[in-house]
Amino acid sequence: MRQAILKAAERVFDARGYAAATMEAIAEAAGVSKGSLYNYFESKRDLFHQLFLAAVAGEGEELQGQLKQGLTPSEQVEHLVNFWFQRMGYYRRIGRLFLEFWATAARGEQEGPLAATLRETYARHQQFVRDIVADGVRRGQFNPQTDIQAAAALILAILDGLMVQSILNVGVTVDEAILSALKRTILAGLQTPPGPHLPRVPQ
Amino acid sequence: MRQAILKAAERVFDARGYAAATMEAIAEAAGVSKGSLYNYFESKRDLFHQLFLAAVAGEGEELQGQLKQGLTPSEQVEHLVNFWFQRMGYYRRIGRLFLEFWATAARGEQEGPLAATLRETYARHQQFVRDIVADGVRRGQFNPQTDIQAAAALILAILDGLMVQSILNVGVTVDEAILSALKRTILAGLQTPPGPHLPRVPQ
Amino acid sequence: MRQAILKAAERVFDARGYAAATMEAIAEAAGVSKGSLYNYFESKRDLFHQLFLAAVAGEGEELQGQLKQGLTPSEQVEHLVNFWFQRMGYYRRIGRLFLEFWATAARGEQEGPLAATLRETYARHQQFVRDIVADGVRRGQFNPQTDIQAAAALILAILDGLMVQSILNVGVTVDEAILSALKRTILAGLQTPPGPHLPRVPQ
Amino acid sequence: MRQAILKAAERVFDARGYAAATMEAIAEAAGVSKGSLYNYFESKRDLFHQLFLAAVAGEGEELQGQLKQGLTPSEQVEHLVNFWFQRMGYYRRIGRLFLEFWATAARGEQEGPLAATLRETYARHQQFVRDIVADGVRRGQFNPQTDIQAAAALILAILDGLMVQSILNVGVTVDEAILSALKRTILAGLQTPPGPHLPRVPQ
DNA sequence: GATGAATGAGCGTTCATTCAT
DNA sequence: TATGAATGAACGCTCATTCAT
Repeated sequence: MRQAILKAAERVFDARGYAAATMEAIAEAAGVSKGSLYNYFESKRDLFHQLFLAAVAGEGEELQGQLKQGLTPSEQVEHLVNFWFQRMGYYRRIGRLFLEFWATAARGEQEGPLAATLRETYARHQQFVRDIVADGVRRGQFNPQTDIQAAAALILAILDGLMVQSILNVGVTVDEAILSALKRTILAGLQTPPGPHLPRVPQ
Repeated sequence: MRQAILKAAERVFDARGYAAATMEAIAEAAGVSKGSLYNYFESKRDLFHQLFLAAVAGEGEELQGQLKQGLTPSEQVEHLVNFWFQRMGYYRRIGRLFLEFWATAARGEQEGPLAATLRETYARHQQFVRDIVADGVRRGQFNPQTDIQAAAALILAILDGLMVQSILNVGVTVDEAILSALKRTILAGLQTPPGPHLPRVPQ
Repeated sequence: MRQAILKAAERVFDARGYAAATMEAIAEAAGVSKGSLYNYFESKRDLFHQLFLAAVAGEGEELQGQLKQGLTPSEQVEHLVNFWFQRMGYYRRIGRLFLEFWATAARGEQEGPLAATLRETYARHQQFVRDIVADGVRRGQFNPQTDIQAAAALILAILDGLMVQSILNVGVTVDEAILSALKRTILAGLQTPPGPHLPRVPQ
Repeated sequence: MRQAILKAAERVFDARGYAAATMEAIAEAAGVSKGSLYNYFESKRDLFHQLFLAAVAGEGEELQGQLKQGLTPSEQVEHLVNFWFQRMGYYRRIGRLFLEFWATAARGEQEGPLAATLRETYARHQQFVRDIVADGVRRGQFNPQTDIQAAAALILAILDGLMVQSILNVGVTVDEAILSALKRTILAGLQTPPGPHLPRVPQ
């Protein structure tokens, strides 16, 4: 029943937004009584939080599993992007919800566990990408002067940005063309020497 | 007085979020009565919408003004990034509000004019970046096989992603190091031939 | 098990008050399930009622037993007071509950059996005191013109009033000093001729 | 309007008790909307508290005014009793409410301002009675060995007890007979030497 | 235009009670 | 008999909006 409620909550929250979603609507969507909601979740906010937790649960393991398989760093980057792309379909479904979650969490510590969960999730993602970049640098495949922290932040920023565009449905479809440009851009960034970053192309 | 209300609304909305912000709090912050709000804005939602409109108004002109000054495409990209960086301070202040706005707007057509405003704004940004990229390609500075649409989307995605990271305060500070990596990455992506995008670095 | 529930209910009702006490808290305190409560008591109200019944049960017999032992009326009054004093410790524990019970019962007939139980209990107390006073008058120890009904009401009023003060914790500790003044006052009232009730003390 | 709400609240609270009284019922009884209640009172509890405050307001002054008029201590006691008797009619109306208030307040400090208000009110009453008794002792009209604190507590206990009986409607009507016995008893208690408190009446 | 008292629909949450197991 | 998940009616409270002044 907990699962049924989570499913229903995902639909209702996503369709209406956190504030506009009512516990009654969620209960109705789940086919249970309003009171039953509180047998499984402490409050509306808790339900929202659990929803996020369920969504990111396993994501880390899934990521780890996919990548640590004797790939070269460049291939790992490619896999990372592919993985993200593949999740995009799912994120498109609940992405608005995440956006709202973020906006809520960004409200600061006063929001309690939500903000913490967000930061933990983000930190895990960052660590993951940092590992890939550091590996590439160590193995001499990426530019040795790469600022690992900055590079990881940038890569995540690109991926997040694309997800946001996709979610917001602002006219951008994340297709193969973009994916390809994305991979090339990331790798170019990692492999290009930081030197004079405007290499003159013969005009 | 309209201005005073908008200023106050910006503060209150940002501090509490759309749903938690009350018309009373806004009225109090603006130093007017609750009833007066309705002499200038039709509803809470309208006030929110006008706020967004005011925030993005002039942004386009500002952007245009800064860039069309005989710069090379590469320099234009640099300027674009600098401009974004510079706005980041402002966005950090009202960014959460934008995030919430987006989440709301993403709810679709039912939200009425907000979604339309968001899409228009985004389209303008995209057009602007496309122009720069197209110019670079035309002038032979960027790779001639560049998918202009994809490249523009990617660049905006990076910028948006960084803004989101900055807003969410997830541990990333957008500093000179990131800025530098950002410029190099974008330009590298625009200048690297799409060919075999995994040039072997001698190991 | 019924006993365990009553014990637990006494604690919970007293600690939180009737309305704030929940069946769940009582069940937990009793170490049984919520549903089991309803195997022994029809409803929350019934449980409350049975609790009161159990508290006053035997009180009458106890009182009777203590007093009918060839004491003089004055001694009987003393014993009555002592008995009350001695019960005060117990009443302090569940007194708030009684107060609430009274307030509820005083709501009138709509409350059903509670009001009846209260009145019966009170009538028994009154009868008991009346017997003592009547005995004292008959035996010539108390003023022959004593209004027995009024005297009994007065004595009970004093005892109840002290209990209320004690329960309410208004800064009065019912100690030996008060007890002594209490006995003297009651007896003085019973023994003083009703005549000019302002005997001039030489000034 | 505040007054209308207080009036209505007095009726509804008294008729149903604190917990069973609903804000909706109070609003309806006052002929206003539910929301309006909250323009004048912060919460249901606050409304209840203000009701008590309004009831005891002026009581102290009224008492003072009535008594400090060159009366002898005995006459002052008589006046005190008469004053109480006279208020009884009013108390009978809202007495159940007071009882409930007390029961609630007795729940302790957690109840916040209610408990404090009760204690303050009680302390004022006690001080008032103590003054009368002390005055009587000083002027030699009452027994010089009187324990003033105990005597005052006792007098208040009697008055409170009678009020409770009256409120609870337990079959006692506080009439002239009781009033007379009451005055005689109190004065007898104050004037009788504490010595052997069982003076033998010739049998 | 400016006010703010009044409104009332609506929400999150509680909890006594039921009943299938 | 014992359980505890499920129920659903009911409540306190909020707040966007209105409108008489």
